[in-house]
Amino acid sequence: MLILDYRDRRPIYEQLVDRLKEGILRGVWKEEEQLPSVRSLAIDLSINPNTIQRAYAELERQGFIYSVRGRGSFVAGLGEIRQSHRQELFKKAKDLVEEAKAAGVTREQWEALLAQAWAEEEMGEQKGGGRA
Amino acid sequence: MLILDYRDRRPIYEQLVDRLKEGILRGVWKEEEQLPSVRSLAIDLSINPNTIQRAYAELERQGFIYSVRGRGSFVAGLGEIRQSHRQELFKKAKDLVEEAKAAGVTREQWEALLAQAWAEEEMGEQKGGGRA
Amino acid sequence: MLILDYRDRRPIYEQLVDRLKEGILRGVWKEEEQLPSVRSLAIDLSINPNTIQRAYAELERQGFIYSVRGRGSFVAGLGEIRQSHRQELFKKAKDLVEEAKAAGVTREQWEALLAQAWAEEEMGEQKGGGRA
Amino acid sequence: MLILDYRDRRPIYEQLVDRLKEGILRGVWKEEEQLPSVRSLAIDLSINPNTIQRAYAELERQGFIYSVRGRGSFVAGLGEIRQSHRQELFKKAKDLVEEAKAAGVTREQWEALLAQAWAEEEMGEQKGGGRA
DNA sequence: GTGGTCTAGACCACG
DNA sequence: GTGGTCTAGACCACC
Repeated sequence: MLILDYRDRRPIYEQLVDRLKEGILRGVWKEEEQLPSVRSLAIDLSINPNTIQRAYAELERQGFIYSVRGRGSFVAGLGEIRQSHRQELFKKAKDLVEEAKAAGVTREQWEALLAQAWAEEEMGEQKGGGRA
Repeated sequence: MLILDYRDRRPIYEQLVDRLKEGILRGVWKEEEQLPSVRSLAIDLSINPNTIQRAYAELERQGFIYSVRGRGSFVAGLGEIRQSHRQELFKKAKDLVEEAKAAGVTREQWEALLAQAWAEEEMGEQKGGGRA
Repeated sequence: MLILDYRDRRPIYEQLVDRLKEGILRGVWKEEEQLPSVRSLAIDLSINPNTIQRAYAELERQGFIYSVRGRGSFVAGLGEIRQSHRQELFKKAKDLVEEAKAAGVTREQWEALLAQAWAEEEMGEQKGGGRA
Repeated sequence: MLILDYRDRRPIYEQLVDRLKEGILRGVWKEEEQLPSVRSLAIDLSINPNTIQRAYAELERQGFIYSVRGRGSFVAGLGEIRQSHRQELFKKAKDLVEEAKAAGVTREQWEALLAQAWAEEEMGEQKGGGRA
């Protein structure tokens, strides 16, 4: 399920965080469900357990999961997760709007741009499926 | 004018590139105007000339400025700059759309989000004027 | 394998970029193969690691290689490389045509010139094999 | 007649050399004709006389002109100039052929490429005239 | 170990 | 004076 791209410039643990967040938001792992253990996942992906550990720690910091010593890691409450993630997206959107305005983009141009971006994403999905 | 954030994880030269791009797009430096010299800016910001050099080199590569050995660095033609910058914005918008979709955001929710982002930006501008 | 010419006016990092591109296009390094590390190559060529770093960064920008922090630098997909390189060649050819025209060379003379250049290259190859 | 491009990355004196060579090869200055003096040309182009001096010195080194102390600079014999320039072009063409072969370009592809380059140059001339 | 960033200080080419 | 390159050596993040 979890695919890593070694050609991606971002560190492995960060890719892992993103994939797991995506999975949780999409419901691949349900609320309160136990995630694979650090060791087993490390073997599965044949990467260093430290890297998994780091990803889990980051997810816990962001409130997506919680870990219980000696028992494992579990998906946190989906309601709160969703909400906090929307806020994150919203912040990014605002940053982008800010940048666009600074560049002199009008509201009309901006909406046209986004409509096109959404449409192209749609097509990309039909072609390739997931991301590169 | 140029403020650097040393607590920011991003490299200094990258922050510098962004600030200068922003300034150019906002018209702080006019077309064909000479930018501060590598050395003087280095002293001004009390950072190494190499770091400025790197930022200027990147800006030149992206077509925002051009540098002439022995004469200085100058702002390039704004028309071309604007166009290439639009493409960059478009790419960022697509990435954000991708992330939103991965998080299960519907098209309606997405548009509501963006409309709100644009509106809040509008208000922020009326209140505070510029930004840091 | 990699020979640098210190009497050449071009910067070392640029020579390095060219040699490495040539090597990749000739298949000296295969697709996805790991290149020598920044540090080891620096020692090998007895030049500063920064200079290697710069060459690798440029190669990455041009899509010939990709580098992963903590893992190393690797040759990118040859298909894409070949295509972008063709475009580069085309640009150079156009520049040469422009120069020839400025010098009053006619189309017939130009084609004769090129035919001869190709033929001589052919012979050089049969004689000497590779090049420096 | 002599137009300099301050946005060009190449040094002024080098641009000057190229423009003068082009002019001589095109017959703008005839064989044995006297070129403008260093001082007058410097004033004309409002650049440093040193720069003109340097360009003339380079042209003399390449055999395009000869200078007589106290009298001025004169265009050399066109026959020899033309021949040496063809050889220079030929060398560049060979280098390009070499690079193309290294990249796996076949003779057919090569000829198609050059035909296209010539054609595009033709069109460019009709549109814009000189160079950027 | 790997790549990436930064500093300090030097030298060069150009005008 | 300007930008551009290179070296030496340091520190960081990542694995």
